[in-house]
Amino acid sequence: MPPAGNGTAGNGAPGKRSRARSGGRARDNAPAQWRPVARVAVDIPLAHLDRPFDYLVPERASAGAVPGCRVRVRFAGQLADGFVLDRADRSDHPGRLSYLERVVSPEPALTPEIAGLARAVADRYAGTLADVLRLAVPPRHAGTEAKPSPPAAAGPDVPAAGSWARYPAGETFLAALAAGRGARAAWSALPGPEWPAEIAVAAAATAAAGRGTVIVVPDVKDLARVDAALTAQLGPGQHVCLTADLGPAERYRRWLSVRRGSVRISAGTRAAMFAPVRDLGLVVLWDDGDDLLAERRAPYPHAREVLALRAHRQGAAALIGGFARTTEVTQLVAAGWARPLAGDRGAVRAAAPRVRPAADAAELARDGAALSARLPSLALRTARTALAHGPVLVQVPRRGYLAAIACGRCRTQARCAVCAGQLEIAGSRQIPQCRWCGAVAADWSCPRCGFTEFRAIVTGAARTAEELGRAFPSTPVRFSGGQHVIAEVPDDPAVVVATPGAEPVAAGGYAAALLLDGWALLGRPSLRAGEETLRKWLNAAALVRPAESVIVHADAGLPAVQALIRWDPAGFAERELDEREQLAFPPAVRMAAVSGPAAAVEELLGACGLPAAAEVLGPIPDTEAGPEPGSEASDAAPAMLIEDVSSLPVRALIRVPRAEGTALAKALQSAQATRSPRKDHGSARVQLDPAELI
DNA sequence: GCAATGAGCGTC
DNA sequence: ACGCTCATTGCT
Repeated sequence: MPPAGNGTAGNGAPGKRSRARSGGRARDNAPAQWRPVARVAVDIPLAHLDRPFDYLVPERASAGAVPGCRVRVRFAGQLADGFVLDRADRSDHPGRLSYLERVVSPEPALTPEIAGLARAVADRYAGTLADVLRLAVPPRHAGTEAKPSPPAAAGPDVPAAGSWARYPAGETFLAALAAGRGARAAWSALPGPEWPAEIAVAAAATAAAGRGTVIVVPDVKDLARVDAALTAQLGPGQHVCLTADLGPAERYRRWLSVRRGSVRISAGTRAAMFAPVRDLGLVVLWDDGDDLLAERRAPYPHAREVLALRAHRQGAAALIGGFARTTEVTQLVAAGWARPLAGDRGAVRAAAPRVRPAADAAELARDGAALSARLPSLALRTARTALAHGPVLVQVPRRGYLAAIACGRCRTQARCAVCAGQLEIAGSRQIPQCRWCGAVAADWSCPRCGFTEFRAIVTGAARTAEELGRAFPSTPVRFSGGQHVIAEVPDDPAVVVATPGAEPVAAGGYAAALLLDGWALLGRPSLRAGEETLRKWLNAAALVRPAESVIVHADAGLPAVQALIRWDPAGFAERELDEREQLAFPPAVRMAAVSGPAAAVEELLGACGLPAAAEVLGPIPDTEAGPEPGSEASDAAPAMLIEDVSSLPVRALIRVPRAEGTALAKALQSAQATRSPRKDHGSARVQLDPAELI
């Protein structure tokens, strides 16, 4: 029971000093009659200041200082932005409280759900609340805020199942949504163009239960399809699309209409994972393996993790997946958090294309040269036949994935002696190999100048497009990738060359697809190479009409190729997760990366009370962080050398069993907090569940 | 004896 | 981070 009167807020009875400092007349600064203390999340990016601070609310600002509103406060003498988290009768702070400098606006921009979520995300990723709030709440736009948002429309009727009927558990899942139950699905979408409509039906079923939906997709191309499907399912005005490329006013207008509850369905790219949808009933994440879903700003939260956290905290349903299946979602299934939602074999057979490999390890080993004549012709013959009745998709790895080679002297591009395809250095081998037929060119010499040394050049999709143009002179060749992404192509015959993720949708499906240079994708030195390659293949192959041909240019014996042929993404992911368990790699374990100058990394690791089971790998020199200094250090003075070494960028990995993940994050978070006031050795960056490990 | 310069701590 | 505090030092 707090004592009555204005002096109840800690020792915060306003002294003459604070009255004078706040600038107003003394009368203006009487503390509010009702709950005179505001708990404020101040926008200070320092780990050791990551907690609420109490301020006195002036009586005149009391009505506006609602929980969630933006305020300006004086902090350490400086003006800082903040959000009011709460109003309270009194403070535990033993010192004198300052007044709020200003209530920026009474709009409760930070909802209780998002405030709690942001705290949980910060804790999960060993980051600060301020960093997460900057990702979660868009900048204010005063003019937009002044305008009212339109009233909410009534919820729609329970929708028909539509193409969800193809999934044995589809109707059950929709019924759970319509009943407001928090069903959580690991979705293996059937190949084809139906997935946006399926998301729209799920959102409509959730809306029928009077609850809202957050939908996150990797890029604007996917978002356009979901947008169209939502409009088709629910009519206009029932949803908004949130993307980074809207102007500040439009972005804030749409975001406000979600926050104010006048729109119940929010679809968007990564940042929309924090959309403050009212009465959250469903979170949807499409293609959760796409690396665009990992936030690039501290504390680097991943949309899958944030949405799963939201669903969990709100008792909402979840629909997470795509054509591919990630090991992370497989982990959620293994943990019993989500249930698989997939078509049965018959439905898969009816929807999937026919996948054939264009290379076979045994054949390659037996006679590379003989095979070489057949291989390009299989791909080209398939394309030629298919072009008679529609467009053909050609997927080519992005520029930079392939290191093609040219003569070291005259720069003539090196070509295969057998089939004249481009030679490249694939994977870690230093022997040039043909991109088309795989023949090894051990004794290469330049056909123009006879030089026997070669140099690497970068090649990619644009060059392939040129070459295909020559192979099909009467057919239009279109290119999608990089800065020129095409969303959709018509049903007319065309060769459509695209980089992974930039494949246009064909209006009536592709007549065939060629997945080129598979070994370049599979040979990448990454833990995820197999999983990631299969995901890219499945996403391209899913655009092909049922039962039409997909030619994959990789060794048929590889598990990823087999999984594509059998259209079994979940089986592949399960085996992959088993392997990660054997090797103690994520997501079977939790990992954190600590990087920065060697001394800072050492100090952080030393200050960190790691869980007993934690295993520190490294630190090792961090190649990502920048070029190594010159190697002529032998002349340098010893003292200089030591200085250099301690400031060299390094990276350490910390591995713990999954059950210790929370303890790991907590340990790193508090180590940052004790270290952050001093920065004598520079600062170390902490990243939990880093996207790239190797 | 105390003013100028610097590490350390708290920030409501 | 920033500013305020106290300590140390150097000089009147």
